[in-house]
Amino acid sequence: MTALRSIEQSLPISLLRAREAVMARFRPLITGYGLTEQQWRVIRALAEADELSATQLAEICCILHPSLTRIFRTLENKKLIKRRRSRGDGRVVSVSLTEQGRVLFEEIAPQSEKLYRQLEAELGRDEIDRLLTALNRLRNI
Amino acid sequence: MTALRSIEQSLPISLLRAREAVMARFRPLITGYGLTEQQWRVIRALAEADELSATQLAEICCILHPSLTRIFRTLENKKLIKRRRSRGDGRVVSVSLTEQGRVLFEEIAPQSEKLYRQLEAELGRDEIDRLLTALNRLRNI
DNA sequence: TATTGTTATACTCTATAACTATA
DNA sequence: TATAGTTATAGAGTATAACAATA
Repeated sequence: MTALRSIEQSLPISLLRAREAVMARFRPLITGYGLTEQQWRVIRALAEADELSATQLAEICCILHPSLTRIFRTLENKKLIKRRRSRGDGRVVSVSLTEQGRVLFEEIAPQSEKLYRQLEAELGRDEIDRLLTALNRLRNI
Repeated sequence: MTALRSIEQSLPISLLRAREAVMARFRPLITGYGLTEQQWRVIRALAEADELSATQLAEICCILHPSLTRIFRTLENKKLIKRRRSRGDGRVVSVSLTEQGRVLFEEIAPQSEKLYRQLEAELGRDEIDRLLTALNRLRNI
């Protein structure tokens, strides 16, 4: 008898539920600015790295290439990002924030950070650090 | 200056990536049986609880009501679940697995459990237990 | 009146394959 | 030939509001 473990003990489902609980706090902020979660991940990655290729963004943001292409188009229409061909390799698209995109990021970031701080206050900094370490280890299995 | 923490330190993104890494192992099994992740969560919850209302399933599986209604229809067409009105409360729909649904679950479950065991062997049972505890705590914040 | 579930609607993402351009 | 990105296409989930039936 090899019964499946209970849902409480399922890693994928526990990860999903935990993420939902956390996102319930951040989602209103993001959607309030007319952004989807995925679009915000892209903006945030670009704010941190200045310039990334589509392949790098797909890896960092956990978004498939065709979805990314559409997100690029949407964010480009909103004038939040810009695309250009890489000088070194003509196949590569180099994506970066526009000035307007940077301004939007700077407006949202401190509010997001405030929500993180509240979370830390409730769960404890150590608990969150341990969790992040475990999650990043899991990511590289 | 309240700069946003790095992506590596972002709980929502770390949760997402960790989940992706884990699901990369389980997804082929589930899709190989023509099921989506969400459909499998519903089947699995029903296998564990025998009978659940739509509201209970929405809570357990992290799926919104309108999505659930469509999933019910799909799984009903495949004759994997059955719906009936609750005797006690006529508003409530009581969902359960059909015999065929149970058979499918019993076929997938041991293969899923085998993948879990591989994960445990790589990460360590204690590490996973600690992670599950932390995730379930996070869920209830 | 409140609750349970369904329907309607619009949007977005997922996933796979095929295609274009460049290396 | 291989790689980077786009396009095409089908399918599914997300999210909100409105609705029907029941309590």
